[in-house]
Amino acid sequence: MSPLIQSFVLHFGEMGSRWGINRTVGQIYALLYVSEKPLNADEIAEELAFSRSNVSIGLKELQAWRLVKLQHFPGDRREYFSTPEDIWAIFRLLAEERQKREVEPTLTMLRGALMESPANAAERHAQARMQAMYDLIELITSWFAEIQKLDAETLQRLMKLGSRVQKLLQITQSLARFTHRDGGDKEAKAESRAARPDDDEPGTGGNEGEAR
Amino acid sequence: MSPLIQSFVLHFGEMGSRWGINRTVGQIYALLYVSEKPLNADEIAEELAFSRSNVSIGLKELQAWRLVKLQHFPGDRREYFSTPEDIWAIFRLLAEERQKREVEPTLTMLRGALMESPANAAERHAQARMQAMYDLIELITSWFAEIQKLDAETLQRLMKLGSRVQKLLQITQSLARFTHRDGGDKEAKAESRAARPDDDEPGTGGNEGEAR
DNA sequence: TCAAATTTTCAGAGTTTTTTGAAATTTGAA
DNA sequence: TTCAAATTTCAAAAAACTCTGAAAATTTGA
Repeated sequence: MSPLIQSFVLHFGEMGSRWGINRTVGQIYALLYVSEKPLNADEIAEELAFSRSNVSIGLKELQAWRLVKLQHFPGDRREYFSTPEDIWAIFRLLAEERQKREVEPTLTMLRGALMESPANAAERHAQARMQAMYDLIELITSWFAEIQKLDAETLQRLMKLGSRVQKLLQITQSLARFTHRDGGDKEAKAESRAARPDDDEPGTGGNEGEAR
Repeated sequence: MSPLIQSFVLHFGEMGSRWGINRTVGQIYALLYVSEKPLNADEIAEELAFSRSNVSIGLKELQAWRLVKLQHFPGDRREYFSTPEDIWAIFRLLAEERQKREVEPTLTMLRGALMESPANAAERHAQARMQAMYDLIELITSWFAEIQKLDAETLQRLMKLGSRVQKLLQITQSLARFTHRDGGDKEAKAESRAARPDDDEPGTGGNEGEAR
């Protein structure tokens, strides 16, 4: 393998470990990502000097993550693997899987904990903290899901806009205020409060957030 | 420890492993997060039934991530640890550290690989793929950095807006088009191209993106 | 149906990471 | 400066994870 590709592959092997993905899986994915054509398991094992069985397990894992596409060629019984060509599609896939595997279970656990009635001050405080975490995760992930719906072009434009989006928001706010006198201001206040759940006075009676 | 807090702590221990953070560190952080008051190392070791030395190592790691605050109480030599109260601040800290530890090194590796002149078709293709990845990471992280500059309230408003932001963008676009006839359209086209770098025709001569 | 090609499984060897207890070091007050 | 409290270091035990080779299972075409 050329040093160019090798350094890429090795880097993703290392990075994989930091992300709870093992080295083999990281390297296989990196190799497929830069490969010109789909590869079969033997080719991967050969290139990366891993045992055939290790590659088999790695590919299964990648399939479970929906990160590789499987295809066949006429007159060849072996399975060939490749990655999606559109890197946005890859990013989306990764985000969806992490949502399913990490975010959802966390939200479920938090919901469960928030259902309990607190037995003492410590539990009351813990629940307030959990509510803040729940709200943040909910906000970010549902926003992210919304954003995903946008077509690539709009998304691109939004990103290029960066923090200048603030100006845009100010415009709508003025517009809203103009249209129906007080509505805008009221809403802004309520949201600002939700954003920083820790300005709860401690000992006030915890778990004040909306029940879920 | 109450079952309520226990389930939270155990969950974060598990989740930690999936994120390349070890169980001890995950549990310590979770405990500090829900704790009413700062805790010292002995209290943590006691609550979580870890050895004192393990807690010491875990706390060092959390300090390296800037995720815990250290404080002292008068007349007590021990160090007490707590997490920031504002969960947005925690989120920001985490994002900054991951940027530094994972994103930056990846960008550096990619830049290095993109500097090389490709020796053959395979390398040319690999570089085109790496360029696409580089562009995506750059776009997302620089946008994220921009967004971070917004105050909590604006950010909140943006998130609540969700995909309705599209309408807002359409307004600015029409405005731009109105103000100086063709400018808006041209820009939109260029951006759309950058957004999906894989519509590069393969074999055209790779590495077409702007050199970095 | 068979048999060749291919993929998957799995026990166990190998490796890495985590955790511990004991010892060493650091710290702050007297 | 000394001393005891507090923290850190470190070698090694324990646990977790990775990887392999051999064998089993599956698939496909004749």
